[in-house]
Amino acid sequence: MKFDLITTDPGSQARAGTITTDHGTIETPIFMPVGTVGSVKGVHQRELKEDINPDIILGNTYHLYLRPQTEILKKAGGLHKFMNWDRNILTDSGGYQVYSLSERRKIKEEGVKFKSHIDGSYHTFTPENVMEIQRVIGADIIMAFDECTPYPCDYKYAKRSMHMTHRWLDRCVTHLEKTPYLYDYTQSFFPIVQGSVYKDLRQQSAEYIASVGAEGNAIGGLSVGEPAEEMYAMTEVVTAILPKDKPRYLMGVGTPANILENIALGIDMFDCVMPTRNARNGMLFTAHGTINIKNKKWQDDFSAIDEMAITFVDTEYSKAYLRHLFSVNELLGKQIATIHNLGFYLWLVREARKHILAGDFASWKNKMVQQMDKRL
RNA sequence: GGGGAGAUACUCAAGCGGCCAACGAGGGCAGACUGUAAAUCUGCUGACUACGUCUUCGCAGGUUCGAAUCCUGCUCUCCCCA
Repeated sequence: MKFDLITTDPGSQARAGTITTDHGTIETPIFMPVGTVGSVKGVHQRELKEDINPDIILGNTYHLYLRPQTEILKKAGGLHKFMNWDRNILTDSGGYQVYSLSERRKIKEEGVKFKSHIDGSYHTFTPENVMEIQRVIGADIIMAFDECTPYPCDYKYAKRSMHMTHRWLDRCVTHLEKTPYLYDYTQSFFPIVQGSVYKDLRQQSAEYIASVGAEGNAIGGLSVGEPAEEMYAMTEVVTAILPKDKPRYLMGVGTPANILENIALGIDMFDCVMPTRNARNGMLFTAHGTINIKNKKWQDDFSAIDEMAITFVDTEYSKAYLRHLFSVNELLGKQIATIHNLGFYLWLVREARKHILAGDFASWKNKMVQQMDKRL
C-alpha cells in the first residue's frame, strides 16, 4: 500500500491524498460505505460502482465469520470474488461487536467469547484468530482486534481497556508476521487508537499506535454517543501525534457535519452505517439539510428528490413518490433512499477533496456545516 | 317464512355490572438511528377552555347507587333450513 499526501489545506489540517493498493487507487478524504455481511444493504454492485462509485467499501469479520463462514469464503477465493467487487475492501475486526454486542460476550485477556446471536453457539475471538480470519476474507485493509469502549466510560476502565487493546495489538502484529497472504495481492494492517474521551489516554494510545509503524492508523471508540465536541477534541489530540505520511481512519463517523469537521482535523478515511441505515428508515441527507421522507408534508410534493442530481435516483423519482413507497413499505423506496444517501456522502467527500486541492476548504466546510444542519 | 349468530374508536378485534376513554394488532402522525443482532426501535393516536372536564361501545327505552356489559323493543349484517 502506498499513501501519497498531495496537499494540506492552508486554513485547516485537512489533507488530500491517494492510497494505492493492489485493488486500485483511493482518493482521500474518502467515505467507505458499510457492507457488513458482504453487501452494501439494498444496493446492486452495478449501482454501487457506476452511480455511487466509492473506491473502497467495508466488510465485518465477526459477521462474515458467522455467515457465510470462513470456509465458504476460502472456497470462494476471498470476499472480493465472492461478492464480485474488484475494488478495495476494508474489514473491521469485530472490535465494534465487543461494544455493540456487549450483552452477549465476555472479555478476557486471551480474547472475547461471544454467544452467537444466530444460534447461541459460543465463539472466541482472539487477536490471533481474528488475523487469520481476515487473511481468509482477504480485505485490502485489515484492522487490529480492539475493544471499542462505551460512552460514558469511567477513566479506570478506559485505561485498563486501552492497555489491553495495546497488548492485543502486539499479538496481532506478531501473529500476522507468521500468517502469509492467501491470495495474489497484499493486505495492509491498521492499528486502532483507544482511550475513550480522556486526553491523556488518547495521547498515550496515539503514541503507542504510531510506534508500531503501520501503513495506516485508525481512531476507534468515538461516535458511541459522546457529544460531537468531545469527538472533535479527541480527534485533534490524536491527529497531532499520528504520522502525517500515513492515512488516518476515523472509525464509525458519522453525520455529514461530523465528517467535514473531522476532515478539517486531518482525517482521511471514514465509514458509517448512517447513510444506509437511516435511508432504510426514511431519512435523506442533502446539501441543504435532512429530510424525513415519511412526513406527511411530502405527500404531494412532486419535485425531484434532490435537485442536485448527484445520482440518477435524485431526478428520476419525486419526493411524493418516494414517500408513497415508504408508506406502502415497498423495497424500492429503501433502495432509492440508500442510493441517494450514499451518492450524497461520496459527493460530499469528493467536494471536500476539491476544496482542499483548491485551498479554500475551511470556508466551504463552515458554509456546508451550517446549511446541512437544517431540517427540511 | 323458520331457526341461529352478531353489531365496540379509522380498520380488525378484546371486554360480558364498578379497577373502561375502553386490552391487543393494523393503519395514521411524529421522533430516534454514528467501525449494522436495525427493511429496526420509541412515543402519541375520542374531544377539549387539557395533572381536570365533556361526549362515546347499532338506535330507543328500562333495571341499578353505578351499564359497552343485564332486560324490552326496533334497525341492520351474516349463517343454516324452507
